[in-house]
Amino acid sequence: MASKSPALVWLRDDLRLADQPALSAAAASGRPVLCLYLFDNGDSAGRALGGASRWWLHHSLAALAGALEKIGGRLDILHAAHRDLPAIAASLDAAEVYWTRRYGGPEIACDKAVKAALLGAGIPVHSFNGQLLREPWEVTTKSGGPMKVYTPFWRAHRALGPIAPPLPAPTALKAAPWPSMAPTRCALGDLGLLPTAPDWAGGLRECWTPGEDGARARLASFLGSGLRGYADERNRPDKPSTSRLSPHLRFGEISARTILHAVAHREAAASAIADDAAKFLAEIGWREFAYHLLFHNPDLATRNYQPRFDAFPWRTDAKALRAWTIGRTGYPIVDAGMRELWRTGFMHNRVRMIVGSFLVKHLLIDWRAGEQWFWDTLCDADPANNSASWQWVAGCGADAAPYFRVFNPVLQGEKFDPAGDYVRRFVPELAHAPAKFIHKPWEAPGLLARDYPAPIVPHGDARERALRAFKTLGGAGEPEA
DNA sequence: TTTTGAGTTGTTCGA
DNA sequence: GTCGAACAACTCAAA
Repeated sequence: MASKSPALVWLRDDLRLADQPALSAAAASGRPVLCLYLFDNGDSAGRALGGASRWWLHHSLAALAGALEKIGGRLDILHAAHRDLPAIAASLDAAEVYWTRRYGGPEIACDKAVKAALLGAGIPVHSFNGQLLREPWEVTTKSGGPMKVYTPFWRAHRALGPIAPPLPAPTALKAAPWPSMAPTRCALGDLGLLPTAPDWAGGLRECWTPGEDGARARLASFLGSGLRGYADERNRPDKPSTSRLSPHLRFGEISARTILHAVAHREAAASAIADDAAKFLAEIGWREFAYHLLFHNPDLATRNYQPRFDAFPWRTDAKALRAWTIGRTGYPIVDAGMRELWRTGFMHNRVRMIVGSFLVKHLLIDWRAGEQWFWDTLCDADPANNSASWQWVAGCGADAAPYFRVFNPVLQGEKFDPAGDYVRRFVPELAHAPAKFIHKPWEAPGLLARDYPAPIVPHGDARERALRAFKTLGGAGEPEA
């Protein structure tokens, strides 16, 4: 009997084998399987991938290719537009197509069009939720509308009942041959995802192991030593107290469901960490909320969630923006965060709030400039979390910070990096500053290193200016003209 | 329909 | 040093 037509698994942001419903379903179909990644540099998402994301993607794809080979599968890569998937599927003689759903506006539109074309060509499509605990539309108010406040959202989310346990990874795949008539495949290296001149990825290589194995190792390490005490220590950038799973989640190297069940299992064995587990899972809840907001607001990355912010008097200040991006604002906690970002492709969550507040409130620079910088430099930048968090910091988002909340970078530094270890790690100019002055070196005459800048804006003046500017917006309930 | 309680992450001031 | 109040009223979500 002639060999069966293959099942095509179209991989996107779900680069894993375990708890991979699309892959598992394809494997269970009894057909030979083709695992296909189409590289379009973010075109189908309406936005080019950032540099750090490109670096991560390269290594994630390499890891996935290796993992697939171990079970008899193969990863095939094409440099092609996502909208060409129907033609590609036809050239591969695919009998069915499987994929994991995605939730950005352009992605949904793309997948809808692709699905319609495939169905039109008689090729069935099977799509799955592999990315979130629940679909963004499942959580609604009693009257059926989208939620706009985090706490009721997460309460309602949990009230929908238990989350199904994760699926095991397939143990064996039968890879279909690549037909000679199909488009020519692309070697991973030919995608040009790695930086060359210069190679700025040294810090990333030191910090991260992209791929499913790296994700599982990170989770195991967090469950072993980070989860206990998480509720208290998660705000301390000087300590290794957070999970650092976000880039792995971004590329779907591990599922939220896997994390949820692993934490619950650990909690069952040690009830003393119930508070820690709840706090940590609430962060997973924020991710769910961000995707909920994105689904209901497709232009979350570019449009103020609260329209009254459209009138906000943002400043244009290229010099200040540059000082912020390179970590030379003169505020040590801000500069340490921005340099951590540049060097490692990551920033501690507490510090993200501090640098975000600084850009938006001290410098009065549009949050979208910060969002774009994070998009380019964060390994974990995704269309939901990055946008929702920036809007939250700026005060224009859902359930946002009140306008009068202006982080004082000195107090924040002293509170959350009390010995200054975090600052010293990333700001070598201050390596020998005493703890008493590490967050305000300008107060120690003679100490201020000749190569560390004075504050680009005085905190008190900047705070007053921000309060005045934000007050011009008036109440949210201002009737429309 | 109206009412009611609640709402991630802070700072400053004055007692 | 520590504490409570003020900051500004708003919207959300459910009863």
